[in-house]
Amino acid sequence: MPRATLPALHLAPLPASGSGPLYRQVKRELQRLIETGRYTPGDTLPAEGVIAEGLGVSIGTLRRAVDELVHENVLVRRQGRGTFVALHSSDRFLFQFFHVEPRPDPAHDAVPAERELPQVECVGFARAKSDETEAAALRIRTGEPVIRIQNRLSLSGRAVMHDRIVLAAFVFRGLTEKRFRERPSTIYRLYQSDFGLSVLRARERVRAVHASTEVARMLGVSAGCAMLEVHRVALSFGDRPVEYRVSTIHTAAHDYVSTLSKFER
Amino acid sequence: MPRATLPALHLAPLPASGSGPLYRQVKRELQRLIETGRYTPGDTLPAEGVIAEGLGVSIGTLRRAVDELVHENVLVRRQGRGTFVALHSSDRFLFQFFHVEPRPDPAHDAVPAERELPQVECVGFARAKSDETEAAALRIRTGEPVIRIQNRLSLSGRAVMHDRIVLAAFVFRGLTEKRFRERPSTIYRLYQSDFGLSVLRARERVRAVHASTEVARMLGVSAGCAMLEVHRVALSFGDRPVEYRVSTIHTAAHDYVSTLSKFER
DNA sequence: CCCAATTTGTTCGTATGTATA
DNA sequence: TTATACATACGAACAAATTGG
Repeated sequence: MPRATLPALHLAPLPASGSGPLYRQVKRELQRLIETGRYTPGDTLPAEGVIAEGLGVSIGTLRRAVDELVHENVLVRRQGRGTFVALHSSDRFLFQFFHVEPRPDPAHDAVPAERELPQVECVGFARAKSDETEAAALRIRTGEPVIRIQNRLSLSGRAVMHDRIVLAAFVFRGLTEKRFRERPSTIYRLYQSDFGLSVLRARERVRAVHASTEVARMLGVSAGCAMLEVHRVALSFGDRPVEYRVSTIHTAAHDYVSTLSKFER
Repeated sequence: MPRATLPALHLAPLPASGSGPLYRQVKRELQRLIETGRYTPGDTLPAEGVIAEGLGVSIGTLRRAVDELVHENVLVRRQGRGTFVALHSSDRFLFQFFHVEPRPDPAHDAVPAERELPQVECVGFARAKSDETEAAALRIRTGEPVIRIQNRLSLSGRAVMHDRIVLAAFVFRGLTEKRFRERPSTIYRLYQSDFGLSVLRARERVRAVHASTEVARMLGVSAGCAMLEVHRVALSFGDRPVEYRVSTIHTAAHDYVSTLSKFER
């Protein structure tokens, strides 16, 4: 049976605007096709040979462009199946953005330790006008409507973290507290499935603060306790901001683990 | 003139132990040659064609192996010159491990902001026996001799950070306070030039603490102030631990900036 | 269960471009 | 200028995974 794939080509022989190495031009062209919605998350791309021919480049050149997009989590390749626009629903991706884990016993350094998924409990859902900080993060105008969500996260049954999520209301039109609470999977999966927004990467800034009375009460810590505060802007294709999130973390028995200096092993 | 390159080959046609794709075997072989000191930081590798022939693989296969090592900061390629074992002395690398920057004004989000180099002042240098945590981090036995160094770091003339560096004494044999203070360049550059140790990457764990009276006094903040504490193990080739460092950061006007979710733009 | 078609993964070789000394 | 090195591009052949018949 022929593949269930979109009619494949508006693949002009490549925009004349091209500059730099050919494989970069191809990469930009693929990015453009994704960012403009020509291919959306979950879609199967045409086979390599087809794309290469459609763009008028060799298969090796196309593969190099795809290599880079795979490395940036934009595309996913599966041998024997095809190349897909990334969905980010796998377990691997749950930890792409969840950086908190129990503090290991200093004695056994080598132990990698099984990472645990947090239990999320929604403790607030409200609509409001954005303040200046939120607006700057989401690149909207100050005062534009936003949705503010508060969650309490637990690991091994102990509350360790409070999240305050801010979303542009016009982007998440139709999102209700009920829909949010009853999502079948993760929050970023909800963005994906219900609003077509893929979170590809995030910018995070970390600082230390004293627990507010409100957060202290919610997490069961004493007011004024030293807490970690993580400010995250989640980005989609073309670096479009999707979510602004402020996480407050109780680091008595847990750490924020920085990514391993750019690459993994 | 012929290249100033080491006699080039003990490059057996590849260890029979090989498994997996050929380019991975080549990569492991190159890693082995570096980790065993066959090639040391700053060395020029033989030309691609020479290595490829020596290992009995095509030049494309060799390039793929080198590609990955370049991506992991182990090798550096320069068109027209050659491929080198990484030295990490360039300005770019100063920020590979320095994650603190001024908190931006929320108003201008877009501004990238020039990153500033910290001014480092040594405020302590002592020899001691390692405690359990230090020993685990450096993978030595508890009680083995270590060197403990304390630095105060300033940005724009304001003290914002305190570092406590722990080094295995037998690795840094001959390191004196004078030599440390009078190093011509950065600390990691000193490890490199005087002890042959390249810091390639680091593991970091971040938590919030209250300022100790000692650190509070040194940074001019009130005792009990919420501070960021970063525990870093710096790693060299083969994931060998080189340094254990605990940084205490005053985040009133600065942030710890996490790497951009694995890759850059 | 196996076979055939499809698709990505790996390896090879060659030719040409560009930067450097 | 010339020689050398890495960078880019192309194409071919085969391996490995997947799917459907």
